[in-house]
Amino acid sequence: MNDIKKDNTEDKILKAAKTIFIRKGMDGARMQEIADEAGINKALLHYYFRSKQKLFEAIFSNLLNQIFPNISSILLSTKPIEEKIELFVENYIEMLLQNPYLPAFVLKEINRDSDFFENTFKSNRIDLSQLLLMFENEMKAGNIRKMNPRDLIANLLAMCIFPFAAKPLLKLLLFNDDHENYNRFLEERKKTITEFALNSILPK
Amino acid sequence: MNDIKKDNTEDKILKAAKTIFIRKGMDGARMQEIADEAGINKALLHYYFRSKQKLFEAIFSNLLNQIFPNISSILLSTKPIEEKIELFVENYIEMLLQNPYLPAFVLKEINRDSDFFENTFKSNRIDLSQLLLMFENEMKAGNIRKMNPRDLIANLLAMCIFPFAAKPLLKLLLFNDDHENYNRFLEERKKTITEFALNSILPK
DNA sequence: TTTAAATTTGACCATCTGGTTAAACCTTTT
DNA sequence: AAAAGGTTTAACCAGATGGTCAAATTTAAA
Repeated sequence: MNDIKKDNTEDKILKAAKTIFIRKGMDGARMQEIADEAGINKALLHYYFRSKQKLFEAIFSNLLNQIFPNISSILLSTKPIEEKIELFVENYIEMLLQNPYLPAFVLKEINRDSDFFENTFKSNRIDLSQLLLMFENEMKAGNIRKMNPRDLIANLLAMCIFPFAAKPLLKLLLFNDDHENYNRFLEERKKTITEFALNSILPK
Repeated sequence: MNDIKKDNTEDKILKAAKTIFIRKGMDGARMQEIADEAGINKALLHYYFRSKQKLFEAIFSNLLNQIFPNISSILLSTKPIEEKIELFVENYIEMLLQNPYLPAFVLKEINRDSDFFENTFKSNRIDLSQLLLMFENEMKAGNIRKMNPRDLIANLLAMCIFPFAAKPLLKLLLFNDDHENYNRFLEERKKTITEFALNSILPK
């Protein structure tokens, strides 16, 4: 009975702030713009959240917590490695298709204020050591060729995320600015990234 | 005798602006900061370049022109495909090691004002069609397996650029924030990216 | 040397923006 | 119904910032 009060101003603010912050970033977003998006007075933002910084922290921290756990769970399942990677890539690309602004936003913000990012990140206790271990075990078992597992993680993330973060550039370079074509390309990458990676890491 | 006049204020401004813009981005950079970096009065910036926008355009346009041509030239040489890819990756990573702020800066700016980016980009006439053709020919000749050459280009760029653009994140995730270790990782990727890609695309 | 033109500067302006405050309004309690 | 507490608003403020301008200074031309 606390969730569905009436219009719940706080939630309206959070939703509006998320929209605006992701689209414009911390620097580019205006408090007035967020207020307009939420359909409220600007002073109300400061009533519920003390400052722009605090409001941003709420959004950003929540976002980090939301993204990472879902991802590693797939890779830590007991399925065969081919399937784990296939499912991971499919899920990740699908999530990015639903949140196309996310990559550029996150990259922008982690580079803007590294200290702030490190703090919010560390306090959210995200940990990839299990993931590294899993890949090492797959290598020992001879299921995939030996390599630095960090390279494998970096490559998978890179191939998934980069085409979204660099969309304006790649769309122009590879598809002459054809929006439809580029989105189809992104959709197809669920398959092509998996192929590319498995071709590289599966023993011959 | 036009290049080495005296201190050449215009060059000092361009150099300072490049430094500040790449580090802070268009939004984050202050004209005063650029003036300080150049060791001149703020009004002089407006004397040489009419506005912040114009100054930024000069920097950004020049940067785009500088980056792309060097890159495709290697891939368009007549060397065998393994060597072309190896040299490309080595050169690209080396360039990024020399300009570590570049990836985050470019990604930020192409997503900030897409229209402006498209215009400056189109007027610089950068064209990848030869590159696509080259890869298609290598496939037809059976030197590499058949795939969409756009995926190959996207994957190569992604694997090279992403670890620089996402440095604060990956450094924390993969190396517990150890700067030295992460830089070694980046350096080693000259080899590991090449391996990863060739393993995937060379016929078995 | 004098004059004209180009360059450089300090002071200033208009605007934008995050944030504050006192008053108005609504909801709940007594 | 009246008091109290929580919510919302309009008006306002201080600082930052891109940009302008007239005057001063330096350089080049006559």
